[in-house]
Parts: sequence; structure tokens; C-alpha cells
Amino acid sequence: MPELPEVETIRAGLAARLQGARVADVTLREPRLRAPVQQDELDLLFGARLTRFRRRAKYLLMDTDRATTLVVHLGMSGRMIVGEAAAPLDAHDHLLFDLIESREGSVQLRFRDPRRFGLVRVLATAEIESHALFAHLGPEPLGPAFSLDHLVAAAAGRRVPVKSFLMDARIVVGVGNIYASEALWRAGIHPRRAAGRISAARLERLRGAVRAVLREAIEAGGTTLRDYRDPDGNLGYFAIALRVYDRAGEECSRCRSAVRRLVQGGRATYYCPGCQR
DNA sequence: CGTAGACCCTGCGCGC
DNA sequence: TGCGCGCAGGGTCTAC
Repeated sequence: MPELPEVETIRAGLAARLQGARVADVTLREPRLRAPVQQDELDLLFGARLTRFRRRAKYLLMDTDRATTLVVHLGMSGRMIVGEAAAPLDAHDHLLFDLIESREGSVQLRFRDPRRFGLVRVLATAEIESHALFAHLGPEPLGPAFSLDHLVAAAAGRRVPVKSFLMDARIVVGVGNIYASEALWRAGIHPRRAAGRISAARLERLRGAVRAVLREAIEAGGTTLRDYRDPDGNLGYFAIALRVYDRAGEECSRCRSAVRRLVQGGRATYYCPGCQR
């Protein structure tokens, strides 16, 4: 799936094209996502206007003028596609949103997700933050709440490997598998190091690395990898330079050691044994 | 409590 | 060419 920068890129793309559009119809073709899609929730969208496009962690939040919010998570393989309603259907086009009065007139927004790890809900806008999906989430990595004080307090006494710690949404949201490895490389921290055994100075380096790598990726328009597409359905972006991710055996660009791969929590981690301690 | 592992699902690339 | 295997950017739940 898209990581935070990809979701942010999709959010911006959808906002530019669909802000102000009205939902004329919704078709549910396959309800079996991470949680079953509820028709009674989708019914709340009929006639509603999409007013605001937000993001929280890796969730897309599309507010309507009916005090409801269309919540979409793309999971590993989800995409949002804007096109003509007559466009040929893909086997994994699970939801079709017929929109009118968009900047481009009548268009169809599709949620496509082969692996079906994604999620589509319609919730009361006022209850988003307190909803079970969001209540446990930690600070946004690019916001002021992701402070050194927060990181130091969260890491204190923790024996988890810092890679797993970084990917724990209760600590900070939006740091996925690619950028966790990349941020640790930038900070010179070994992914297996216990979170509670990193000095405040090095945690500050890590905080800066997380923010820098995410910011750069957003600027680059999202890393393009495998099946990722922007809202137009195009593969148009240039990937930011990934220094270790998926580069096992290659030379580290900083110290020339061979990049290694290991598995943590069932996920691949890439790091440089020469310059990450 | 904290942590490791299984699980949800399809598609793709690889080695045989 | 076909087949089986491992692996893939996420998140949640269970068992220990």
C-alpha cells in the first residue's frame, strides 16, 4: 500500500479534482474488505456534497455537508481512481461512487483493492477522533505533537526493536515499512536496537530523519512502487532515492558496506551493518 | 503489561 | 510453458 506520503499525494489529487462534487449514486460490488462495508452507511452519502479532503495517519477522510465523513484506508493494494463511469470495470473495483457537479462534471470515483486489506466506512464527522479506528493513534509525524519529549517518554524502558517501535501507530502514525528502514538508515541507528536504549540525542536525530524522509517523499509526489497509482490511474511520479529499502547486497551509499535484509515482526527490514549502530 | 506470531487476500516474480 | 513457493507498501487479533 501507499505509505503516508502516497496517501497525502492521493488526498491532494482528489481534493483538486473532487472538492464540491455531489454523490449521485454509490454501488457496492464487494463488501468483504478488512471489515464488511455496510450498505446503511453508504446510504448516508446519497446527495451529499464532498466538502473537505483530509488525512489522519494513512486514512483518507472525505467530509460531506451532511456531517458525515467517508473514511477510506487503502491497505496494501488499494487505489482511488477517478474516471468516466463507462470505463471498463476491473474485477477488484469494489465500490463505485458516481459524482456530479465536480470541476470536471460527472465522474466516477472507484475504490479498487485486489488484496482487500482496505477499509471503507461512513462515520459522523464529529465522532472521528473518538472512534475506535482513531482513538488509539499517536501524533502525526509532521505535526508539533511528534516532539522529542513525546519520543523520549514513549521509548523509556521499551525493549522492542526500534524498527517495530517506529511502526507502532500508538507512538507515531504513518511510518510504514519502507520509510521506517529509510529513517533508521538516515539516523544511523540499527533497526534491532531496543527503543529504550537510545539516547535522547539520537532519538532527536531519528525524529528529524522520520520527518525529513516523509517530507521529501511527499514533495516527490509519493514513491512509486509496484501497483501504486495516483488518482488518475497513472504511474507518473519519480521515486525518491531509497537508500537501503529493497537493496540487500548493494553497497551502502555512505560507507560502502553491503546492505542487509532481516525480518522483524514478519516484515522485511533493510539496513547497513557498517554505519547503523 | 509487552511482545511475537498468525491472519486477512490476490498477484507477481522466481526457480525448477 | 506450467507450477509451487515466497514475498509484497497494513492493521488487528490472539496467545504467551
